[in-house]
Amino acid sequence: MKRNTWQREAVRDVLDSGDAFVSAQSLYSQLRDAGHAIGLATVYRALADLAGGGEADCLQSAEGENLYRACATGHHHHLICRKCGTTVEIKADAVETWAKTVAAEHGFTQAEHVVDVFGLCASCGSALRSIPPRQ
Amino acid sequence: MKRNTWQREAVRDVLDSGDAFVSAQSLYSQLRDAGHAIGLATVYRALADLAGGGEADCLQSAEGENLYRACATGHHHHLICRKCGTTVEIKADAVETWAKTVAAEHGFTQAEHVVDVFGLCASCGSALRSIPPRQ
DNA sequence: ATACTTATTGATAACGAGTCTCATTACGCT
DNA sequence: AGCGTAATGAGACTCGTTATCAATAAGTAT
Repeated sequence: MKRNTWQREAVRDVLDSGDAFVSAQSLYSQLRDAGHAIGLATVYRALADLAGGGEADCLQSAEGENLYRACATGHHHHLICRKCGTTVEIKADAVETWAKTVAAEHGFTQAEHVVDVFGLCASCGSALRSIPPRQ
Repeated sequence: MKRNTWQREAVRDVLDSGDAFVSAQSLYSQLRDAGHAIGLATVYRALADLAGGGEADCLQSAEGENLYRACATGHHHHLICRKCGTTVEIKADAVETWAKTVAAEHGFTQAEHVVDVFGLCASCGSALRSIPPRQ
């Protein structure tokens, strides 16, 4: 039987309180700093449960860290600020059908897809107006 | 000054000889098994160089491992078999413009995007015909 | 061909994210 | 309140990757 503990609630609360992707480690630090004596393993377990239950989205940062974010709605994609992590959910039916089509054209079945757009959000972008884009 | 060593060549050769994404670790094993006394660190360095120089593509597996694959052409995406790793390169101008548009609509600048499609290739798919799809 | 400079190598230590273990705790039911 | 057991948490552990640094060898000059 699934039980409700204050630890799970705490993790859920942190996720719900922000619209940016957070790593398990940083979420753990936040809770610790806030005075909650939660364990790291518990944070990982809670996040995995939330992601598995569809209450959170999970994506990998460029550094290979798993990042989580609250989300109740169905399948969608993300537009993520690579500076502050702020995220906008995107519905893109065109991309869904494109992915399915392109897979079928090459004989692939059971297609899933990873589609995320990274950039600088309006505020982070304007803060860097004088600095030339990297690369 | 950049120097040419047999180690770098060996790594490049392995990449060029296959059309599937490979991990640094497995590439290292392959070379070792083939009798080349190469060091693991060197493999990582060579792969990072190739990826940085545009000679290889890099993506992260679901387990967080970095996978590499030879590629000379410009920007493109991948259709990857999640069983055998076989990969097809995809050009998708529609997705490029979509990503740029969606970013602009939300005030995002310097947009990059991650677009990959995973599935089962024709041969892996037919091998599993009797087994129901997972999930 | 020989000497020399320094980029590259490689064994190994270090690091970091994430998982596993297992004794302890505490949720939810009766 | 009492009980069964899911959940917790400290720490050991795994594993991919990076850093260290002395030894090696590629490319150039002599």
